[in-house]
Amino acid sequence: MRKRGYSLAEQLLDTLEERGYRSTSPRRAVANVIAGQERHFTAEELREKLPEVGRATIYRSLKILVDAGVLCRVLLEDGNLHYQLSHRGHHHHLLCVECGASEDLLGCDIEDLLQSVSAAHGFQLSGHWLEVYGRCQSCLQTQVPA
Amino acid sequence: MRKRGYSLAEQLLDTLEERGYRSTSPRRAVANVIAGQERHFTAEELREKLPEVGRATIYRSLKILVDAGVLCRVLLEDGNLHYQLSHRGHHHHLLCVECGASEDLLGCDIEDLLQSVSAAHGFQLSGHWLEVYGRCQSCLQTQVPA
DNA sequence: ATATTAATGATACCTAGTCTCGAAACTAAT
DNA sequence: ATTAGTTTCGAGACTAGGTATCATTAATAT
Ligand SMILES: [Mn+2]
Ligand SMILES: [Mn+2]
Ligand SMILES: [Zn+2]
Ligand SMILES: [Zn+2]
Repeated sequence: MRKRGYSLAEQLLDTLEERGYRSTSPRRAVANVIAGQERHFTAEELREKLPEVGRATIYRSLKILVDAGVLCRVLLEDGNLHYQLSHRGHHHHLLCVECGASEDLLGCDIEDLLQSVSAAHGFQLSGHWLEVYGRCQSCLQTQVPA
Repeated sequence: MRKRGYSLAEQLLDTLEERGYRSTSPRRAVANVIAGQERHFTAEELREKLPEVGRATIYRSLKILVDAGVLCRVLLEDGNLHYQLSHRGHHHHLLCVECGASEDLLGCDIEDLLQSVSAAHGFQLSGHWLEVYGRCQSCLQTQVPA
């Protein structure tokens, strides 16, 4: 949908360069594959699409992209770790256990609630991990047509 | 603190027998170690304390105790999976990143909030995973004495 | 062009498990 | 007590997912 000028892959590489990372051909390859990804993906899936890139490089790239905030980790209900393009900032996901769709959960008041619950226990909140599993709208519709 | 009659280890074994598992000496050994555990522990720590029990048996025992609801899994901030004695029912943990203390989070309204947030997105909630990290009361006190 | 530094990838290694399978142990029925 | 049927055991092979090492190569700065 994006015409010329500034592809998503270019954005990813720019983010790395801003952070002082060199622009190398393995990194360009990784950026291109990730930019074309519709859903969340595993390190292994990425590796299959880039057999010419070394394993260590795949994992290193994922790590720096997560650190840069452009990818986020998503823990599926089966325990498998996936990655997906991230909107900057901390957020959570609604994950469909049926079709794998993932919807971002932004600007809700979960953080506030955790803050107050922690305070009630004398805890100073420093972080949290949350994943929410369920069935998405379209899976509900196609599945319960009666 | 428990006098005679019904030790925690015995409770664990009874839970297994109720579920149709035989009472065997490896299981008794596992139950005894777990019953004496003050904090959450890893499979590996359990293994170190039970060098005579086979590795597969350790993992099998942990799995059935989790399934039975008497142990719960706790994901530490560093990604390591620990186990700890569970009060029955779904609940979450406040985990101190300083001293490792873990406090159960029961009867709060997180579930309700998740329910309504999911509904707002057209999701049918089926489950979630939540861990909360911070500093506990006593760590806060000893650390900021000024 | 040269020097400096960062990045790569082959490979070895590691952690946290799971799988297999013959042997041992438990339980129930005689 | 013996037997038969079933469960459980544990040694060891195997796996997934990831990290450490390190000699070689590539990117950038001068
Ligand atoms: Mn996201
Ligand atoms: Mn708990
Ligand atoms: Zn769906
Ligand atoms: Zn603490």
